[in-house]
Amino acid sequence: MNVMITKMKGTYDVTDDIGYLQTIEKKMLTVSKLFQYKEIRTPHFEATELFHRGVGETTDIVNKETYTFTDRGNRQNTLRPEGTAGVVRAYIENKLHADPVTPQKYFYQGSMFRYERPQKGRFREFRQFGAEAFGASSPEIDAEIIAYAVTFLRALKLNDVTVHLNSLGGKDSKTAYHSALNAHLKDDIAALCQDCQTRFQDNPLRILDCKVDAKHPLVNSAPKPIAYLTDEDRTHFERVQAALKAMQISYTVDENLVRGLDYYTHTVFEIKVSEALLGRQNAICGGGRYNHLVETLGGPPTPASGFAFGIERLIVAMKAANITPEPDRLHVFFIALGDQAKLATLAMMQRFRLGGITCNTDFLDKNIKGQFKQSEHQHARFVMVIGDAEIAEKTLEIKDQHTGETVKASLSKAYDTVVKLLTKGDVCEDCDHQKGAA
RNA sequence: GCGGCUGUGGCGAAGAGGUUAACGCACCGGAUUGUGGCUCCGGCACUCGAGGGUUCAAGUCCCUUCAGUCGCCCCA
Repeated sequence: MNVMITKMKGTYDVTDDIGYLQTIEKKMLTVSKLFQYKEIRTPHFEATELFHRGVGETTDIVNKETYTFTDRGNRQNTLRPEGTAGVVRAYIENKLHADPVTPQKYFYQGSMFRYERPQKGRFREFRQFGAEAFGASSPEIDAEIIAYAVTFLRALKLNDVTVHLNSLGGKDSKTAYHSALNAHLKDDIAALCQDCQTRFQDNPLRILDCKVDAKHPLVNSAPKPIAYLTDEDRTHFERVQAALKAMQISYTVDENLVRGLDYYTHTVFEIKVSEALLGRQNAICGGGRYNHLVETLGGPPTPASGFAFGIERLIVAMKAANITPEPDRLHVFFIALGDQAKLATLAMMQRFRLGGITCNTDFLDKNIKGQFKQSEHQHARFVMVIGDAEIAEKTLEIKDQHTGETVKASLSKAYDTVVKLLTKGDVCEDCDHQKGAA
């Protein structure tokens, strides 16, 4: 045998877990429709410059986690590390701001790439489900974004979640806050951990949610962004909360919540599941308002708000919460004995399949025992044996593997009989089978 | 980028220098050429993540490397 080539570090093949992904995608589509967000698909790679300008030069994501390469035409490409920058680019490039429908609401789903050390719920190629609403500065759209995210989780039956909410304010509030924070920290910054000293230079906001210094008096006594909101920004934040209350979306204000990406303004939020479910990487969704990004990337001044879910973390959380996807059901397994019977079986299966009944048979010329074993492996609800005798008598037995009962039927009535048995039972509730389909 | 733990068949897992690498589950074949699921019999790792070293002898010791996992940084 030749030497096996294995998957790249931090990637994974979806095999047994495909049901989780399909369930998530299904709920994503139905909830997005309810909230009237349209799907948008953008490229997996973009000009490197897009992420430098969009996500921020100083962020770790851009600094040390991007997959960047020069193509044969000497262009600088980067595999997208997040979804917003690309969607914003597409929004501008396709002049979607000129569309009469306002605000423009989109969701996206797909792989993102970050070069980092894999751990629980974190991969180098990972998937996100995200949404963006362009062109509305109202607090109500922030609240809708949060409601959308929460409704999606509810559809997945993931209820043990907490919405953490905070506001950073607009430009004026942020400037005022930054100087206050700087003044508070600058004399005693040496008392904090090494990371915080670095953060003080790059991104002082992050000192607020440092885990090492969380209980340090200097951090605890640090001013909070909320205290520096202008009246207008404070009103915005209050209206977000009023809207959430009106929709009965529970949340907690977390004054220390800041976000890692540079572009956020005003409302920021994270949705976390309990650490018991996910470990330390327990944020499954992050988002907020970004009022200047569209402009930064060359579009017209456009307020926007959005969120992003980490699909892998969602799956880990679902498993931990004992949420299982709908099984893929096999209705009938045909056991064919002999060449003539095989042809008859193929004919029957085609009839059944066109009628919406899932079925399968043996393709390896196994003996009857082997075929019965396959029917078990495939969890078939019904087993039918077709051999010379059945063909001669034009009758067969339909064996219900759940109950062990057998029903006799003529070959020509077998389909109707199975449909009758299925629709009175519970098997078909999740396979979309309808009587007389196709 | 940094740290802890781990790496034996499809899966779980013995083995801690000495001939042919336990065992369980799963799987395959047969007893049983038309009805399986029980039982019995048989099969299933030229090889212990990879490479190198020590030794008469290495799955077992040493080094390197790769991968997985958990955590840090950061993020979803």
